[in-house]
Amino acid sequence: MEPLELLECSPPLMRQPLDAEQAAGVARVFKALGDPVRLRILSIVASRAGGEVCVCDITGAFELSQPTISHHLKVLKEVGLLTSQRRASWVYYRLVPETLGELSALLDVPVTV
Amino acid sequence: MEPLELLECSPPLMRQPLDAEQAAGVARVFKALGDPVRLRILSIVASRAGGEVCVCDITGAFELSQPTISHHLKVLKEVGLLTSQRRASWVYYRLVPETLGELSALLDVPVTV
DNA sequence: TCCTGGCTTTGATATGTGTCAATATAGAGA
DNA sequence: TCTCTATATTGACACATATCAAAGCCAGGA
Repeated sequence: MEPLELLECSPPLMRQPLDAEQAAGVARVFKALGDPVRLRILSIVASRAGGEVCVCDITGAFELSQPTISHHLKVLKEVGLLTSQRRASWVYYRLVPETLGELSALLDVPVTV
Repeated sequence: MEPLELLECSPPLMRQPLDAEQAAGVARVFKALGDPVRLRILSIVASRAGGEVCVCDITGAFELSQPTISHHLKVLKEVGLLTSQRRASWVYYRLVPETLGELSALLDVPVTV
């Protein structure tokens, strides 16, 4: 599964209707965000000072099995929201702010139409 | 199902980890966005000049049954992304820009950490 | 080389969801 | 009242997914 090709130059939703292909790409990422556990994982990584969290830090924050957390991390990684890096015995996860930024821009609709 | 209580004053993801309740509320909306058909419906409504679309306009844009479109509209309405209004025989849907704005703010993470 | 700890993958299962056909409802007009 | 058109709801089904237990993999240390 490829690391995701979002919209080249994120046109906000208002510009013009998304075609099927664009919608499919964006929907993958939103679907990944559509789970409470994954949202919390993402916010844990995002709010961590160093920008980096090891899996054990995340596992400790939930009452879920470690394989379940691993599964969610994989989903977030596959859609390009996180990256991972192994150092010694530990695996560290980081945000991909560009992906979040594109989604944010996509949803950035002026309140006063 | 209530029309959604998003975060009172949307703290971006970076500020601090979301608690379980916050995450559940936000995840509902992202889950609604996590379907290609719903994303396209939303972009059709958003990009329409008058800001208003009747169901027949949407149905015509897809090769899906009318009940399926109706189902997706209901989902988008339940999470507070759309509102509807009946006039004569037709039902018109509109964006709720505030909801989109909150999500956008939530994902608005600075690219340079 | 063998253990041990950290993480991932696999397999199984229960629950959720996107879709359609059929049916229901609501309003307009005859 | 009856009919017709536009939309919503219901029921059923195939497929996706969140979760766990068990097994596998990888790196360090003894």
